[in-house]
Amino acid sequence: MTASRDTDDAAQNPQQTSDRPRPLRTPSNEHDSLKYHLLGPSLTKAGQDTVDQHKVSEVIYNASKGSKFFNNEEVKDKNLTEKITKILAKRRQLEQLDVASDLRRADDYIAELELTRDLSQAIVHIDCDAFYAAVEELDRPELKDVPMAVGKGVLTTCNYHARRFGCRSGMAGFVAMKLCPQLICVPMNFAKYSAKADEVREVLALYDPGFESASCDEAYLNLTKYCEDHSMDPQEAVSQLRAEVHEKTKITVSAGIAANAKLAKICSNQNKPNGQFYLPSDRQTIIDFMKTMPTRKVNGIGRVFERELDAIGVKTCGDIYAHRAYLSQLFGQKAFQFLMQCYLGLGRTTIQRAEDYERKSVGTETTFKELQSPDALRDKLRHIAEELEGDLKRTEYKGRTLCIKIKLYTYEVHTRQTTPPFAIHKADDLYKYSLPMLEKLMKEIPNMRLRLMGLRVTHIVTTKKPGIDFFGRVKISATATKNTTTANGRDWEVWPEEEFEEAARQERNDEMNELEKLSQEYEQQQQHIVDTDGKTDQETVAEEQWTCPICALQQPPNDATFNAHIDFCLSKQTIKEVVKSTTPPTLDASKTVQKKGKRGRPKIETLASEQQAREKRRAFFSPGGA
DNA sequence: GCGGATCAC
DNA sequence: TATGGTGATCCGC
Repeated sequence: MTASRDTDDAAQNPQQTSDRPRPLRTPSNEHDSLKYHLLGPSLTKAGQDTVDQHKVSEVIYNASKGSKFFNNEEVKDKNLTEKITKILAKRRQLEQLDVASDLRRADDYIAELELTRDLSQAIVHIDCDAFYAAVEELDRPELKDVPMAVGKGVLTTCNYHARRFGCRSGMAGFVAMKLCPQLICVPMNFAKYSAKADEVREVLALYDPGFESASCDEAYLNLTKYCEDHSMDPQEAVSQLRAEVHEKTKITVSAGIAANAKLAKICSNQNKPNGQFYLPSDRQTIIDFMKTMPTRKVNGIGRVFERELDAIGVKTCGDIYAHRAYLSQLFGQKAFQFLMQCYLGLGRTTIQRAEDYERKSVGTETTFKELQSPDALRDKLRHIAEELEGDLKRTEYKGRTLCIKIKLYTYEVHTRQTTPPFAIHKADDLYKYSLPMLEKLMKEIPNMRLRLMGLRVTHIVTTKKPGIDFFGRVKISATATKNTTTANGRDWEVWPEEEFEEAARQERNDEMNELEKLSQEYEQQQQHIVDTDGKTDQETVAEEQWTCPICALQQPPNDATFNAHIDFCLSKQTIKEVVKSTTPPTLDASKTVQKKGKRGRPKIETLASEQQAREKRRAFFSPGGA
């Protein structure tokens, strides 16, 4: 029972070349894994090379020991250790069985993936170096030469001087001060960073107008066209881009140039700060590059998954191959697919403009000094509801589902959700429908003491003015006239291809939007509640004949019986059926806009040839399938 | 669909 | 003394 994990073990077993998985190891030492976990989520970030991680780990451990936060981390670590024990037991069991068919499936999948490999694009990932800290240093040059961090309580980022002491983003301020007593912490000023980010983006747009903002300080570009137009090497182009960014904004950026977004992201980290790394778009070069790449360097593999993979002997992306027969069973199909793409160095080559991104939720949460009294908790909830109302107003959304999140003083997190009868956005409604959830939680958890509370709406619909509404009434808006669409004329086929997706998306949005409105009006009329917004619709209704999409009855839209008629028809047909029946027939599922997470865990991507093979694989991986 | 967990920044 | 906020995805049930 002496086996430890992480770096120690690597020294003992430096080579793992066998095609068979290495022998199982005894469960890791809890103490070590916890210490490693406490090092934080940004361990692999640049600037830590010269740091004595063991020493840093000790400082963090001792600073944290005994705190509620620490205790919770300990619990989580213990749970993970248990989970890993189960994973190892499951693999031991799988090893007793015949893995030939699993192996063949994995190899088939690899062959299939290989067909999707696209080496024709020059994808670039741009990452601003210690962005917030760099912006602060521009304002206060004296901070340039001393350890400095942005953020109070928890560091959001820190400069490279601070990193040499072991300070990192996500680290508690007081822990950072233990590591580096002379650390200067400056408060966040998001407006400032945002303005500077716009300056940077202005330059990026010169190189690829369709570039993708991955976050405030990160972007993906496709430089293929730029290089063609200017007869330039991707490396030259990126050198020039970085120089231009620095010249115009005084911000240094690092860049990765590769065949796809996943590789480019890894590459941008190679020569940080203020450097660039080019990975030639050659299959063997890519495979070799990934072979020695620690799993943790891949976007999407964090502390937990890293440890799970480590437990079965996978430290680098190259190690994945030897374990391919087990991965699906041990971690699920999605993880299997993701890992195989890591091994092969595959990733998306499509870059999506930020404007094309559709958000899926809007929420707000806040940490506070421990609260316990029901009255105080209700007050807090009310306050958060008002905050969320403001956010929803700004973003122009309403939500069909409302989620409440609480964090106990022990750092234990719970969430509850409910679906109000209509999409909501007003503080009164947000409060009204979240309060019962809070009350229920207070019942379930006696003497509930909280340190955080949050609200979030999902299944959102825009409240932006639509061009044409659900019932075909023309509304006055900028977009209504743009495409010369008539009230009942939907000439989808003749639309230019590039407008199709946007139009389809807008159409669905409009329908959902109007549906929400109708649904809400319907609910409120049922409850005899006066809706002051109700008039707006009628005021903007066009003065022309209207045809009911449900029963085809024709009548003037402003007729007094109009709303009554809608109610009547709706009462005969459920909302869902209405949506179905009014979806444009030309909407092909394969043409729908690919949705992509912006921040957050990267979605496991489905590559091109998978589209055709999807059905096949579904049977393939289904329980007892094949 | 719900709740927990993980991940990125 | 003391460990964030926003948004997304995946899994098991």
